[in-house]
This record gives sequence, C-alpha cells and structure tokens, in this order.
Amino acid sequence: MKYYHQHPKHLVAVDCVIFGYDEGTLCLLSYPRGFEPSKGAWSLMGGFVLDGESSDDAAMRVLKQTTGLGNIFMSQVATFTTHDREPEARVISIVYYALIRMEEHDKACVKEHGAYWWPISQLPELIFDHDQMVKQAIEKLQREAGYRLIGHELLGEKFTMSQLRKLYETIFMREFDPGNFRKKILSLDVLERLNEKDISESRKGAFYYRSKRELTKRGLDRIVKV
Amino acid sequence: MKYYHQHPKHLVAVDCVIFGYDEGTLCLLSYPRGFEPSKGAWSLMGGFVLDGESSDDAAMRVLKQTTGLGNIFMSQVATFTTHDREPEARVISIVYYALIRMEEHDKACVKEHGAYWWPISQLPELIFDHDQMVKQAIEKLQREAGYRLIGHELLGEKFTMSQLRKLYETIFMREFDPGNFRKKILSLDVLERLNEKDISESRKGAFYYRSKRELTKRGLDRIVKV
DNA sequence: ACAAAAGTGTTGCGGCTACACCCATGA
DNA sequence: TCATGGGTGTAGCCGCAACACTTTTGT
Repeated sequence: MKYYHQHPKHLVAVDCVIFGYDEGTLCLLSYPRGFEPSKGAWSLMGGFVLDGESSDDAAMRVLKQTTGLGNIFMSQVATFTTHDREPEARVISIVYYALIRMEEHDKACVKEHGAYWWPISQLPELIFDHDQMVKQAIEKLQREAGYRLIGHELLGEKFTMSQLRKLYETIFMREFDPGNFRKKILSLDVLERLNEKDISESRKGAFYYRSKRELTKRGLDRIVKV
Repeated sequence: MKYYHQHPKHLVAVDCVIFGYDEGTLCLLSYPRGFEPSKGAWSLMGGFVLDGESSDDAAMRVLKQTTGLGNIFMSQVATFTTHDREPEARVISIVYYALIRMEEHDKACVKEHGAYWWPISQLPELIFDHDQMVKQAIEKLQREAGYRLIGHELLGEKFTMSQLRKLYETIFMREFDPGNFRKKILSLDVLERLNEKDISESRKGAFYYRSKRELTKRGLDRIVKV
C-alpha cells in the first residue's frame, strides 16, 4: 500500500566505477575522500541525485565533473541499500560504470580532486562497500563485453586486431589465441578493414579496422562466454 | 563531492514482480491501485523503503504482506529513477522479482488486496513504467534460470523431469526436446533420483528427482543459452 | 494390441581450441 | 638470415539438436 505522504525520504547517491583503458592496462579512477568520516580513504566518485534529475543524469554529471568527459556510455550496475552501509548517514547508492580512454580525460580535472588511476590488478582497499561495487561492475562489464564489441569506446575510431585482443584480454583477465580471436571477431561481420596499417608494433604492419557504423547495434552472436 | 547535509531526499520504493508457477503456467501477481492517481489501474505490488530497513528487507516485507510467504528467493532487477515516472510525486523505485509456487500462497491475503494472477502471455497494460519492470524482470529470470536450476523454488521438494522441463519451457517460452533436456540436466550432476515414481502422468511412471542439497550452489555449467 | 509418456542411443553439424605454418620486414 | 608480430589453415574435440528407438503399463 503506497501513499505519497508520511513516508520516509532518503539520501540517494550515485557512485561511479570509472574504468580507463590505455595500452593494455585497465584502471579504476578513485579519489581520496575529502571529509569525515573516513577522510583520505580511497573512494569511488559519487554524488547525490538532485530533484530534477534521474540517476542516469546524476551519474553523467559526476563523470563530467571528475573527468571532463560527456556523452560516454554508462550502465547501471546495482543499488546498494543496507541502512548502515555508510556510518554517518543513511545513503542509498545506485552504482554505474563507465568506460573511457584514459588519454582523453581532462587531467587537470582529475588532479584537482586528487584522484588516482589504479591498475585493476592492484586496487587499494576502498571505503565502505565500494569494493563490492567494483566487483559487480567488473562482472557486468564482462557480461556486456561478451555480447557486443566495445572497441571504439576504449580504443578510438580505428584499431588493430592486436589492440582489440589486448583490450579483451585485459577485461577478461585471460589470454586469447590471436588467430582464433581474429576469426571470431571477423565472423561477427561488424568490422571493416581500412587500407592503412599500424607499423609501430611489428615489421609487417597490422591493418586497422573500424566498426561498420550501420551495424554498431548488432552484436548478434556472443563474443566471449562468461 | 558529498556532504551529508543540504542534499535533497527522495521517496524510495520497491516494486515486486511476483511470478507464480502452477502446472505449466507462469503468472504475474498484480493488483488494482487503491488510490489516485490511476486508481484501479493494474500495478505491481510495491511499498516504500522504511528507515531501518534495506530495500531487500522492504521487498520481503511487501511479498509477505501480499502473499503471506516469507523466506523466498528474491533478486534485484534494476532501479527506475526518472523524475517524472510517477505523476504525483517523485519516487525512485527499486525493482525485485520473486518466484513462488502459486498453490502455496495465502489466498485470503491476495484476495483482500483484490490482486489477480495474470498468465504471463496475457498481461494487461500496467501502470507507469511497470511494463518495463516486468520485461526486465523476465529477462533477468531467464538469465538466472540459464545458470542454475530453479526447480525446488517452483516445483517443490521433488519433481519429475517432465515437470522440470515444462517449467523451463514456460520460463523460456519455447520447447525443449525431452531427451536432450534430460541429458543436459543430469549431466550437471546436481539432481538425485528418488526410488519413487509419479504415476499420474503416464502408464510407465516417471521417477522423482530432488536437488542434491550439498550441491545446490554449484550449477557450474550453463543450462540454457540466452 | 495399442497409445502415450518415460527414457536411451545415434548421428551430424558447428563452434571452439590448439597449434602448425606462411608472410613481411627491419635489424 | 633470423626474430617478431601479422595472418591463414586445419584437425580434433565437445556440445547440442534432431530424431529413431526401446520400455512400461493401463485400457
């Protein structure tokens, strides 16, 4: 039974698990909390949901504030609600994750908050239940990356097969056979090969690929089983 | 930047997508809204999150109130937050789904609320964004049922292969080959066959199975690809 | 004997893995 | 000419779908 009066209201926050990728390393952006309790402890970027905005909006706003980037793919992970998850006040937190290219973000912006990019393999202990949030975000990232190509989000317009494979190896924390990976990806028929090679990584040079724009939404077949 | 003062607070609700199963039909419990706006329109069971409780607790409480059942598996689906999703007030809603055996619920309890069990194939139009909630709940149900056996939740202690298959056929809205289904399930090695047959469905009689208790958590392999 | 569900066996296809084997080229 | 990453080909394995076939027993 629901009535619109006489019901408790709650602080509702978003916490953003921001993954940054650069040349084979996946990092998490975190910052030292600026106030008590737990001042100085590592924390995810967060903010409160305001009156006129959805939590999606709030997450975007937080991302913009902390990295300078907008129009970035974000995905809702889960909502954390235990009443004592933060010691001082009851805050319900809706968790999002975002994927960005590390080189693209606004360094000044990050620096200003004292934020730090932690390699995913060497995360520090995070405040409250933020460890759990990151864990679930990685799981969701893997699930989503398993169903569709996330090349252009993290590699840019054009990329080589090796770069794409290294990205997937990083996300899934395991190796893929270069030949098999290539065949699997090409069989999806969502990439087109450019007449241009990257000659920085090998003598022979590797062709660049880019997403077939019209087909970005397809991803019919599974890429990686999880 | 987060401070604990001067931030807006919000009404936070849970909405429960309650699936009931009985002999080959999967139903959704919904009830006619008892107050304006949209009084009388079909709606999910919901309730507000109170001060001392988590949203998990709130969802359980709503389930108990409306079906009389406790200690039921519930799973968080997603959180709906657009500011105008309900016309009269801003309510953030955390959606859960539950699976119950229809015969087990407290009929008086349901009747008292004027609630109705709708076969999943003939749902009425639901209020606000509740259609979307149900859609996502079904997707999540299918994902979860694909990874682990949900036999005992919906069929009870013991069940035949055919009963289990019909349950899966209902959840996935497609047919499975009886022989192949049997082999796949048995290969997971999570069921034990009892020395007892159900003779109501066939001349030959079908053995009952039950979950190997120690292994309930396993479900290593995928049951159905989604 | 027949019908109908339970249960088993067989076969073929498709995808994945592992790995061999070319290719191009700078040092 | 050798080392290195790019790229192609292939053989074996495994899971799944399709379907034939056997079993059991009430009518």
